[in-house]
Amino acid sequence: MHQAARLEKLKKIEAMGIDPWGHRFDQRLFIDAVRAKAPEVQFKKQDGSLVELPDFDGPAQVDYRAWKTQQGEGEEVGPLVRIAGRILLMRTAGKLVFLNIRDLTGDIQVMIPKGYLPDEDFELTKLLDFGDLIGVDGRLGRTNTGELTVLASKLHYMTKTLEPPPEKHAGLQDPELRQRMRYVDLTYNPESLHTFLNRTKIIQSIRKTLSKHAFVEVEGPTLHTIAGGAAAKPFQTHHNALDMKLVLRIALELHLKRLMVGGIERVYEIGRVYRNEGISPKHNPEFTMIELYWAYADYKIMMDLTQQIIVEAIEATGQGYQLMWGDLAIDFTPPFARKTYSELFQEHTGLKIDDTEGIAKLAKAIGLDPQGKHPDVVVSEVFEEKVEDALVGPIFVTDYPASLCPLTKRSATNPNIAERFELFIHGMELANAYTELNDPILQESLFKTQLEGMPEEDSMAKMDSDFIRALRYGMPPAGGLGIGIDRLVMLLTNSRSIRDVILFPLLRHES
RNA sequence: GAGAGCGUAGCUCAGUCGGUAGAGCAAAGGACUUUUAAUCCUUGGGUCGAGGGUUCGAGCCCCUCCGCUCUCACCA
Repeated sequence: MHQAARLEKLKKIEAMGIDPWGHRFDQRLFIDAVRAKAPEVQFKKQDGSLVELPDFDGPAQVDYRAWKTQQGEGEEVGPLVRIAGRILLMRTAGKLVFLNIRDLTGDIQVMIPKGYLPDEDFELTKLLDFGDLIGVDGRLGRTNTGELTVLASKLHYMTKTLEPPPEKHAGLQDPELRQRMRYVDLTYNPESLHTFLNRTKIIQSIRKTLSKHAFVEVEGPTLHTIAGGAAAKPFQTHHNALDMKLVLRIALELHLKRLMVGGIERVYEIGRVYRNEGISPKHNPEFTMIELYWAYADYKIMMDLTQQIIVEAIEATGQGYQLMWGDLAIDFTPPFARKTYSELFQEHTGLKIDDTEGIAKLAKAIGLDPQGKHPDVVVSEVFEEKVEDALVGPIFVTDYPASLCPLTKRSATNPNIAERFELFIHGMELANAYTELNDPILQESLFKTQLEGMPEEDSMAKMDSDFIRALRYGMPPAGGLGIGIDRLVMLLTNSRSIRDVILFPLLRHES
């Protein structure tokens, strides 16, 4: 079938004494660097004088053939270049072959005229397939239509492809195939490559922002004995030699705080966390978080920092502050709005946050069951239902009910309020930050006190006695922040699914 | 977990009322020395997701299952 024809060509290439799997290829230029040499392509008149070519990228249509005729006798000259890449398109016009080659940085046309290069190389063009990797030596020039083109003087076979590429206009469309065969997606859907390159730029930008504030990047353990720092079901595993039950981490928090005790006063980790829960357009079982801790700061400084991280990340992608996310608009122009939890609660429900009876009534009315639950849990459920989805953002929601936040310092002026914010954009929680609780005695008692109406696995209050011991050695007062990197990338790359920003999202076994 | 939609050639997709399985791209053969999604001529290519049922006859109708997508639920 389709593979058989390619195998046949592979054998013919080998029979010509050419290695179809290529070799080291020195002095090769990226295609964008070759394109940058375009001004070096000039017209050399018979008297030896050089004339600049007309502006093909300008607004005016240029008839290059007519232009050359006007110049009289002479020839086009251009630099010698060496490129390598994948064959995207191929057009043969008898003794003239055109290829379009793509590498990481872009596309360029190659022209292969019979007689301009060794006959053996021209014969080789008959054995080329879409998708093959090829190296080309040639002179940079322009075709009659003015298109920048490498005139091949030598071909180098780099790699035969044994599978055909997807449809050449539409690319690979099937979302499952795009994720399962990301290698094909990246090659043939340029916007997919663009998204993942932007993901890298965003993460690099975050590191740059934090280094300006003297942060130290570390790597914590991913194998934990206690899944602390968040409320989520962990993946379970086992260490054979130690015969020890282990879980994959669900958060970065507790080890970073230990490092704060250890004197790394501004510390962060960008790392993978694992949660054994549902899969959705906003949830993948493994995803990337950044958590950072800043000694002698508080959650208000974290708000400023969050805003700076996001604004600089947007700039790193070369975009403005007005972004589209699907058909939703987001205005990232700083400063982002800041409102307290109770303000927003009252705004969207018409009820004061301490109106326990009224809130219970409302909870029942919208199908929630307040029976036997701590009033703050009911408030939280109503907030999620009535407020979160209505938040367009970006907006910092600040000052959460203290009982919901066992790792957070209480407000000095109101012990029922925790110094915490979350950043929301179109109902999606993007960042979460606290003034960190550093009182080991209070921390221990909060771990011990389970909130009523909440099963243990839903609570982040899991006893971690080594963590308590660390706090007893003294963690400085600090602000801490967590950002879901994948969700940030979604928002900044106009991706509606988390699977569009994770290179290899979890998929079922292929049947 | 619930609901809706989808699954047809390597890829992208049509397929009317239940009546011989279609197109474009890709592949194979041929023509062409300035093409641009090149063009032109010719040829090959199908377990219509799987299984069962209704029917003289099923890609199409019914049932079960599998997979994907979306919405909801779950999910700091």
